[in-house]
Amino acid sequence: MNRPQGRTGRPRSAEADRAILDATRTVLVELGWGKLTLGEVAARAGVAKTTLYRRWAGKNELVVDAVADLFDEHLELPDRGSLRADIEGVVRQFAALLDRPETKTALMAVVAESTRDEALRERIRSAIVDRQKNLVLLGRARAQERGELPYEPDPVLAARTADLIFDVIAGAVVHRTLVSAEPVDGEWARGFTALLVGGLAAAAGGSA
Amino acid sequence: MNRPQGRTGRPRSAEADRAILDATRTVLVELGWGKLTLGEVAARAGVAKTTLYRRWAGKNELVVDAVADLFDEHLELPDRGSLRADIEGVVRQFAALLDRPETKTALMAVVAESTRDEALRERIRSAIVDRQKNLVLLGRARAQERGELPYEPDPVLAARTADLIFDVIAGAVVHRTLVSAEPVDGEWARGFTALLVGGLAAAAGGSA
DNA sequence: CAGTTACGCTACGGCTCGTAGCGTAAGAAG
DNA sequence: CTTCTTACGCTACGAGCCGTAGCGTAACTG
Repeated sequence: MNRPQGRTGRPRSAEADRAILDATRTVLVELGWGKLTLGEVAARAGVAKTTLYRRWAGKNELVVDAVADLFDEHLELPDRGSLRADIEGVVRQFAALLDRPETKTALMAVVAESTRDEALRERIRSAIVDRQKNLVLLGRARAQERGELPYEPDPVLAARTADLIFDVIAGAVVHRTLVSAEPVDGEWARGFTALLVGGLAAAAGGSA
Repeated sequence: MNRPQGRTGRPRSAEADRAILDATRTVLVELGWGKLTLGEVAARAGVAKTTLYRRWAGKNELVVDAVADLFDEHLELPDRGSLRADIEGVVRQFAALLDRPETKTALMAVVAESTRDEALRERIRSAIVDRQKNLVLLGRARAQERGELPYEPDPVLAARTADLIFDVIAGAVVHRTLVSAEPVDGEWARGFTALLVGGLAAAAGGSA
């Protein structure tokens, strides 16, 4: 979508895009969400403030894109051999991401704003949330191939369960990190994973 | 603490306190966190802006107190007869609280700010989080009396488990409501509770 | 009564916002 | 190369909010 066919005129500078998003992350680290201003970001990026407004509607959208880059780079799900190991791995990975000052200060802020902005919520979903959810789907598919989890024939029920697991994992890690403000160390990750895997096993055994 | 013994001079108006906190909640509903200004709150409360600044350091502290009142009024844990019913009850109750526009727009915002403000985090903890966590402790104590959960002799381990359960419950509900933006209906509450109770049972059985 | 503290009101400098206007720069089409 | 179109940098602006200071008045205490 960077190449609208009939596009004429001077193209947008991709370098400016990078500089702006980099500057946004830097300012997030140094000043935090609350004191981040578009003027400051523009100055750091070596770009005119108007250029910034031509590409993003405001602070929210800019920060979502800046943070989404981090999720792109640092979320993956290598096969660790078992459901338990896969869950524990993604928990640690997500926790490490949330531990960065850029994401810690920004993620909750844009989510809060999104409760009153449908377009922003959709942007967050497609840029961040859906990528996380895909890890859950991938993890489940692997567990099913290994025989650790049963196949769910009903697609609606399967989707509901995946959503539930996603909310539990992401929610617990976020709450632990941002609200309780305690570290997700190895002990917590193991305990949480044990709880979740135990619940999944109970559900699989109980309903079968 | 409203009656410092040697206190002299004109006392602070309790009515003004109420009016300000009420106005804060009203503005949160109508304008949301982002557009809430202290000037607007003062005007609605029929109070001078300076009066507001004499009592609260800023927007964050004010909103925490305004929201904390709601938690005080709407969080309780009647004995529903079983661990499962108690958990499902608290999940529904917390979800209903998060579904209010005042809390939905404000809670995540102040949590986001608290990542860079230790005093604010402490205020949130004592005014909101600890009250929630007490419900977890109460629910566990009841379940132990009923024989549904084993007594944990090690107090450190017991505290860790309670923290874990708290983060899982609160985190999942928050994530479901604010990030996934899906309702916590009866079906979700049942599914989540089943997952959690199953995990607890597995942990109790596995370690015993 | 005097002493002390809270209140309402006004006013202010400072900062950020988001936009408009203008001249210039960079590709695309002829 | 010329013309067209769009992006860019820069400046300037009104608007809004912030947080504080100053002052006179109100309320309660000893």
